[in-house]
Amino acid sequence: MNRTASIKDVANHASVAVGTVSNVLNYPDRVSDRTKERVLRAIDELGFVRNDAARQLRVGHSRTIGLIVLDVGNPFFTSVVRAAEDAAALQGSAVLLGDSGHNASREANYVDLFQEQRVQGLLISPVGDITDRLDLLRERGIPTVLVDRLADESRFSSVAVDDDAGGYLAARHLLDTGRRRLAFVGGATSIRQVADRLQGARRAVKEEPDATLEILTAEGMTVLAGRSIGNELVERGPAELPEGIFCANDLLALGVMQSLTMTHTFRIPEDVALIGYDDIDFAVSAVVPLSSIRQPTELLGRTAIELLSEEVESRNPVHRSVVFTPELVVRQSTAMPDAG
Amino acid sequence: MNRTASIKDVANHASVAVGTVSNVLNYPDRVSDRTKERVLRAIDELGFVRNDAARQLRVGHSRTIGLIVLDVGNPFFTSVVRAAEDAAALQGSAVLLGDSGHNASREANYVDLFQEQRVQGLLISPVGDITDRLDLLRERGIPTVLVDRLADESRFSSVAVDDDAGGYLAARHLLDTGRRRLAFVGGATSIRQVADRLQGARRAVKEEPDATLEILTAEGMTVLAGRSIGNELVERGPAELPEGIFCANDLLALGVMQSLTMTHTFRIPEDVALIGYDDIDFAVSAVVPLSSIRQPTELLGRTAIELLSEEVESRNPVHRSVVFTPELVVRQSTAMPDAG
DNA sequence: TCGTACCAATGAAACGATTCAAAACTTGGA
DNA sequence: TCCAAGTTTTGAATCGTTTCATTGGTACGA
Repeated sequence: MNRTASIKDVANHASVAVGTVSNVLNYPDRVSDRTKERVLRAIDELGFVRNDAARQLRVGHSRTIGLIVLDVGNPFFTSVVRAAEDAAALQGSAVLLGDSGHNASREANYVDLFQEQRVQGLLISPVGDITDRLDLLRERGIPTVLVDRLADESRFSSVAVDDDAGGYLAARHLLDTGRRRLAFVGGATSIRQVADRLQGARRAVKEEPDATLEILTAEGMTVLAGRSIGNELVERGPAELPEGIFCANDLLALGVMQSLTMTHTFRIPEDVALIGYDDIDFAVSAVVPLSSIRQPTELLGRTAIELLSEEVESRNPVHRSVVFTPELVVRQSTAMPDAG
Repeated sequence: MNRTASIKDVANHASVAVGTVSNVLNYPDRVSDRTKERVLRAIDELGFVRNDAARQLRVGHSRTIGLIVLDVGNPFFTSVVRAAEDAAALQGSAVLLGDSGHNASREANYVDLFQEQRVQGLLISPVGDITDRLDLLRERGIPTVLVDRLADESRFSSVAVDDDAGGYLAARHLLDTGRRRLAFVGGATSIRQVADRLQGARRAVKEEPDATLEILTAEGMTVLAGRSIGNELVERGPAELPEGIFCANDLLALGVMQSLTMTHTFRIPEDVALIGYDDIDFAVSAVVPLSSIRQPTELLGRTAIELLSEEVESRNPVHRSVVFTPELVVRQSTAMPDAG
């Protein structure tokens, strides 16, 4: 066999018209059982596979959805991607994945590519401000939903997680378990997530008159940065040590934990409680299992697809912004110190 | 503007023939500067974006490559994917990514999808044995390259990493740094990778008459599994403790490290040397930075694309199997014990 | 026997690009 | 001025679907 079989070949082979073959594929009810069977056999014998390009050309749009994330290596996005793929599959669409790697020009390339492909819609976690570009896209019939970024509802739908609420949750938990002198460990507050989580933590601390919050700024959001903050803490006397530490992500928290446990000067959670953010896989298998704030990534991905479908289906769409509240995951690192 | 502009609209707007617009897009040299400029302006003014489905229908194949991996969450695959995307972009192709999640039916769905899309070729890390299916694909003009799996060269090209060599490298390194009583910690040997790495380690140990290799089987390949193996080791007396431990992956090694450092009975690397496999991000930031075996994932992805291109271009392709040798990454966890 | 519904099957037109033989220009030399 | 050779431009044909107005059949009641 040389060329791949077309619908016309199938029609000949089954002695029916091409329209009939198309009906078997798309509207099986319109076709009598006898001919349906014949057509299906022909399809099987010729190994026919529908040419999606031709289909798409005719119907005007594809069955794919473009998804551009900042970093596929980041477990947060990996999880969002997977949920989006599953949700899309349920409604018969496939997801084209693009990784911008925090790079605006890679991002632009993917937007171009997806536009050439005439994707049904676009899910994007934008690098910079490309909302103008996205407005243009929508005018040309490609709606967009922003992921992990709040949007002006007059322009776009979006899904995001409430980092302020997450920060509040973490600090409130430390307070609820009896800690009063708290510390926040984060990277630069120019990172929106860091600023929001800190703001939430502050809000919780303000609720307790006798509670304090010290702010420690790490160089980056890595294990190593956390470790060096941890080392600084160890060098203080026990009286100076905070009773509860909230780190802006789990990597920082794991670094702090390494310092504290390695030196064996302080015990977690008896002397210091420690809580992170993101609930990465490693949190549960840390030396002292790490309490953390879990972001509802599956929900994020699923909802993003839903919002996009709404926009695809209605032609004068109402944009919606959905904000999810993260969830507290309590583990040993913040266990209540034994009474007495 | 209602409908998205077609090449015909551009032609009208610039007062040229459709063929000329197409030439501007695909063979700019054939067009005079004056008309080229006019056409480009028209494209700009109308916001024209080429419809890839129409192009593809006409030329008969797409500019995309399908890539199906076992698990996008796994850093090994994430890295391969990224390298493949970059390599594909360089040659003007885009990668469609599918995540089979070790599930044969999801895998089959993606194969179907990619076949409908008429991808140029397929890169796949197969779940089960679908080589028969892939033979069919090739007959229909879609060549396949297997990733991370050796293939019968008479049927497919493939890229893989030599796990036996990696195991040898790890064990040899422990021997070279003076350790003699070695232990291998792995999951079930039914996992090919575990079996191969063990085999390589055995090969190295046989080279030293006075060296021994003890085999410890963990329940899974996780941090927790490693920790419980570590706890068993700690309970032994110091005389029974191996001098060097090779874990079949970094997660196991990190677990073992937790047990050993937590109890403070033994020191790494002075009392026990420890080496893992995969060189995940966490290896470098472990309490004691972990030596490991790094797999050349970027090379794997890039080469997979190259082999695929070869198959796409030549019509009676010679299949090639490329096997890469992994690389030893030495860190503190296997440092030479201070002389004396 | 005819007319009316209803259901199935037909096949030409359309989607938007690329291709390529043919037509229309240029240019330069005689 | 004309011709030849080279360069640009043209536009009809084509790719493989889906769509839909039309045709062909069948069943039933009058």
